[in-house]
Amino acid sequence: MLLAEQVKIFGDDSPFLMKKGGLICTLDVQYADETAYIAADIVSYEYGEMGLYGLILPVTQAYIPGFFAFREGPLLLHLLSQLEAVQGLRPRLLIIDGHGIAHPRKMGLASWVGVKAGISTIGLAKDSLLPYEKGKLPPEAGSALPIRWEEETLGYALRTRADTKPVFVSGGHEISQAESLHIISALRGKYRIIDPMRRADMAARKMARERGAEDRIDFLYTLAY
DNA sequence: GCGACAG
DNA sequence: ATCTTGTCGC
Repeated sequence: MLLAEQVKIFGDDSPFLMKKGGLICTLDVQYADETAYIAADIVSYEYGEMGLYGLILPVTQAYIPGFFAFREGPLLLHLLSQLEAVQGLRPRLLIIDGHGIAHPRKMGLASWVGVKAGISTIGLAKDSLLPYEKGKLPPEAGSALPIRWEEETLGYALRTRADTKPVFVSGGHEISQAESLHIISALRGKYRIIDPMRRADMAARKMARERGAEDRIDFLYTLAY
């Protein structure tokens, strides 16, 4: 079966899967030359920040717009397997820097990783690949506007901060659009980028900045906040 | 064919 | 994503 046919987006009337808790893992990758620096931020609704992990891997695929999943997807799967093998962590939900089904082929990075790993995912991007009605999004923080495509809501433009460009939220796999929007909105903080993604971003940048000859490839680092 | 195009 | 200075605002 085609990968795109395996993507499952729940209806907005389905029960929220995060109601019983579980871990949310937010992922971000930085690239320097042919090396990828991946960071994973773990939080739980009950206890908040649970940990920050890092992994360094060689990059093998070029970036092709629209096919981002082939470059970054395998790297994220690698981190997930290490997270489980080394730390015994199996997140219930992934927040991924890219799109879910708000994608020209309904197959963004978050959907790709969700299907491959068999886990719920949300795509969270800084730019949209699909058109949306910019002028209809109120300037207030928290406002959202559906991104519609052929009679279907594929995601939302979400204003995470007043008078600032929105971010783009879309269900990736095994989650509803409503819950995707609800969770990202609940994680809103002081900045446009939600705190978990900011921590992952900063951690990955720090690894890339402080890289050295003694760096261990494919070793799961435990990072400090 | 031409340009635009998540990270 | 990355290459890069100053500048405005909280």
